[in-house]
Amino acid sequence: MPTAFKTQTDRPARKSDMNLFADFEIRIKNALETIDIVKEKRSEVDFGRVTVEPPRDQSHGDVATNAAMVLAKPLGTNPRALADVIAAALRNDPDVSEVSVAGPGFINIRLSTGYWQNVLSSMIKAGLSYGRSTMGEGKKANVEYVSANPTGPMHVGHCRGAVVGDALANLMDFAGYDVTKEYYINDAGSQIEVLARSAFLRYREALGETIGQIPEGLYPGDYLVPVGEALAAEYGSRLHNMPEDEWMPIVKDKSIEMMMGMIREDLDALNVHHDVFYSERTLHANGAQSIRQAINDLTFKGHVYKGTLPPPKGQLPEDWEDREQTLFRSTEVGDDMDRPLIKSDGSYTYFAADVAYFKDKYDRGYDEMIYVLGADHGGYVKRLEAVARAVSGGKAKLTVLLCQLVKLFRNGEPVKMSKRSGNFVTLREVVDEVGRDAVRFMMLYRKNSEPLDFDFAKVTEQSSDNPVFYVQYAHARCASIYRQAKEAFPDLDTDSLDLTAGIARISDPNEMQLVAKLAEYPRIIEAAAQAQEPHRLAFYLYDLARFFHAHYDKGRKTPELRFVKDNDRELTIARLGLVRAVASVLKSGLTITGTAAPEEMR
RNA sequence: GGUCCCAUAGCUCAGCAGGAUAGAGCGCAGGAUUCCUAAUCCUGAGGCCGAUGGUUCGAAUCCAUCUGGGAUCACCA
Repeated sequence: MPTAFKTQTDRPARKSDMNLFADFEIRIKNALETIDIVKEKRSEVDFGRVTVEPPRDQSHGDVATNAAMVLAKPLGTNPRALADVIAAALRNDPDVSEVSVAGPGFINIRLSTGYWQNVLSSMIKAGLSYGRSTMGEGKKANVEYVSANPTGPMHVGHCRGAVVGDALANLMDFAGYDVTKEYYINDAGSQIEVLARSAFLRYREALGETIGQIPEGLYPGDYLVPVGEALAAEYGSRLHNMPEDEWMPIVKDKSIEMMMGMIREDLDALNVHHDVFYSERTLHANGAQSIRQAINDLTFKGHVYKGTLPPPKGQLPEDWEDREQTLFRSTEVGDDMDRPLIKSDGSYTYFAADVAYFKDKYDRGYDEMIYVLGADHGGYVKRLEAVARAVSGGKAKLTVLLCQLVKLFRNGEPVKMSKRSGNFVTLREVVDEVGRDAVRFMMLYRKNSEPLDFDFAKVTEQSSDNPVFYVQYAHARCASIYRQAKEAFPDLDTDSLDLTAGIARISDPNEMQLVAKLAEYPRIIEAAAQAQEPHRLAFYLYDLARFFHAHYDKGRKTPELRFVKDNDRELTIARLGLVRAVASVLKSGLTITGTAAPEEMR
């Protein structure tokens, strides 16, 4: 993950009061302050490296800290000895039932049953807002993703960025950022002219002309047929009699409008919804006022000059000419090469528009700007970072998230795609075939820096192979338990019932394990949001579902552990509270990933 | 050639700002259903964390070099 403008050391304090690890981080640091040798050398030691986390193995305890190992050296003692002292201090905490020192100096803390019951109780009370954090401090964040060219339907390659960007935005929102989901429409430039010409051909077709084969260089896809028909219906043969420079803007507008309509439908099918659609054309409007202003701004700050670029390395393009042009001195702000702002025909480069676009975002007051791009745009990262530095004077926080490419397979065979021939797999086809939830979760069930093989056969035929169903099934099971409870106790009103009243009955170690897993949720949310890695949430949900399924299954062999106890109303209610907590976290997480939390699956 | 990403079990991947005996799914071998949905669970086999150096109490994790794979490389968008 690029971290160009983040200092690694300023780690925001964890703000969720429901994050018990954050809670214990404070308690442990307080305990440290009471220790004599710490007090003696207080000014020399830094608690920054002290971490508090769940132990690798639950048998070690509930909370573990490396405090002794990190602090032993600056305090001039050895880790084990220091650990013993810290452990003694921690034993004073009434919520701590056991403290042990293990391995090289780990301090393992086991929490009292009462503490866990309180945790569970607060989870139930918080419901779907459990895990919500104020870590983002309401900072304005702009997540730009998809931004597919409006020249045709979205293809499967757009899928990953769409899902990752959308989930990340949801995640950051949940973690306390003020998030805007944004789509940059590349509706200026030569590919739009090509689009308009292609649509014009379809228009002539709609008027009854035989157009034959679509000429090389135009878009051949059928999806432009409706555009031609719409133009014919609206304008009759009038456009046909106009010179190109007259029909061109009309056809452009109509084409872009209809293509964006199509793209929005595709996005909707994937459950992706943007707040802002930002048009590149607006930057070029009024004599490219925005772009000129942006360039003026850069010029004023001394980042623009006229000069020549060295010829490209490797194979020299046919039409390469060594000429003077207007350049952005991006090398001074971290780029490998200075970048042209004005083309040989006098118009602005795509990059120039991007400078203006960034400036616009910056002026709109975003603290953080995130670009979700495909790996094929990797070469663009340094350029964007350079823009951010130059425009904001180093103040803007810009992160580029690169999604590696998705390789499509069908029964183990790679699916060939050719954009030119119009022979490509559309996003819609994939969603229709394998389902929205399966697609989304699949895209999230991988680190975004890792390439992804997407096999239709694997995702559809063996649908249970897709982790989303496993997680959804866990949620459906929770609902099923409620249905079951209603059968056992027909008068039970599970909606208005206080599920926390009998919480003291939740004490079995198996149940506590489940509560402990649930208690990790706020921490996962904060860590995933901060690292901007939504896949962590997907893995957590799978993990939680696994714990739940396992616990559920214990009830088969050990009836005492079943959630619904016909002969014990109070215990059933208490356990329904636990089930409610599981269901809430599952639903909350699934919602962030943009997938459904079904009540039943059959 | 430059830049960026990746390399962990037979396969697909996690590994949480360096920590304890490196995990999961699939596949493989075996087992569980008169019982809250078996779309589930349990047990087992399976690893030189690509290679070599370095940093330190401690490295799959950080640094350097190398090997192998992917992306990208003026005026396109």
